[in-house]
Amino acid sequence: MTADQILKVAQDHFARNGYEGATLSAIAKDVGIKKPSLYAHFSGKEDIFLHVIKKVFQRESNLLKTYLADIEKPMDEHLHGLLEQQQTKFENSSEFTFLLRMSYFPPQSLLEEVFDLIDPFFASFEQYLVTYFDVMRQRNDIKQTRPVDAAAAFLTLYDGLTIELVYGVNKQSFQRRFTAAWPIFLKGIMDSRE
Amino acid sequence: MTADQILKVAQDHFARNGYEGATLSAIAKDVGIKKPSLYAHFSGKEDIFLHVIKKVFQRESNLLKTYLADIEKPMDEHLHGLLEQQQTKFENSSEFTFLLRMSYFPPQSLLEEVFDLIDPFFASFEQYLVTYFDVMRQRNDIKQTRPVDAAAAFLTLYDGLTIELVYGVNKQSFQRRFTAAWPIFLKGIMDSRE
DNA sequence: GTCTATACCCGGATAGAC
DNA sequence: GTCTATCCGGGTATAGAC
Repeated sequence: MTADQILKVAQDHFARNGYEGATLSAIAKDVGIKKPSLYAHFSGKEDIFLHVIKKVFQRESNLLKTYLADIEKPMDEHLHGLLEQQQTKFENSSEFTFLLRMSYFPPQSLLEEVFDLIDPFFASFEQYLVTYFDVMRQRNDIKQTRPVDAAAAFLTLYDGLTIELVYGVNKQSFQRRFTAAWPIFLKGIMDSRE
Repeated sequence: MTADQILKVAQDHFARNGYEGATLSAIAKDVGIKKPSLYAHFSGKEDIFLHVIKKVFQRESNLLKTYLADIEKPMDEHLHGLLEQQQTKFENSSEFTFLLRMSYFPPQSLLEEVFDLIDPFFASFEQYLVTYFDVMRQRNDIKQTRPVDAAAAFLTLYDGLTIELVYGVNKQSFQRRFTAAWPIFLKGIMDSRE
């Protein structure tokens, strides 16, 4: 189907050149059609973009859900792994690069729409985390910290590290922050009382 | 001087409409000249934007420097205040809103250039923090955590909270994360050992 | 219903007269 | 330094062939 082909090619262009940098002419050319033909399948550039980013968010949300459903591994290791894999994915998956780039540098003409996607995404993420920390608390891996607070704090750490991934000049900058912040977070979560 | 007037008007337009949303015609009109006359003062839209953002970063950097030079107040209170004022500034200062908006959603055509401004900004910020934590350690407000790690962790918290400010759906979302993450950070920084 | 051709609009940029 | 006139290139819209 041509529509799928368009989305695939478009995702690639958006990932490499950003929203504004991607031109409909170039996308059409790669698909093997002319620019106006795109309008037979989508109502315009925004429409194409929103279709692409929607799918990508959906896939990422599922990945997180699956990851956090695993409660076998020790909490420390498991959460550490979640943050660590951010870097791996950032370096190896162009889809993930696209996701981050469009999350943190969304096209300004589509701020509202992108927010409407990000909002439920993080809401689910937080929900998975609360559920996860609930189990961890029952298991006594955390004691005093409430699951909702642990989740909120973890998300803050997650955001802070991820933004460094996108902004960081070199790969070491993420590692430096991760190495510094992780033990502090862990220590804080294990016995902070309010 | 006309050039200064242009920058002033432009900052306003960028803050309200974003980079792409701001048009040279509108800026020129507000200044009281015609569009091509702008080119007598600046080489183009990018040039205008970069002049504006440069000044804004410079001012913000100075504010941070001054704030962190004060070592009289208790560390806890002082750092808490630094994070807290992010929200206040975000709500009340259009210049700060501009700063955050352009830091976290920079024009995609200018990613490189904006990065080149942000990089030294955060480098200085980190340096002020290291110096600050050095004093705090001598004063025994922190014990085991190395100043460089405390600084990196604080910056991660700072970023994680700030991004929530920009993205957060409502004002409560920042407060929720702040309330959850702050005691965890504080506890972690006060007695984490490596 | 999918494509091509073509025209329109608008924003950034440039040339050249004054 | 400011203007008028003009160019260029991107997204958008429509007419019409097949």
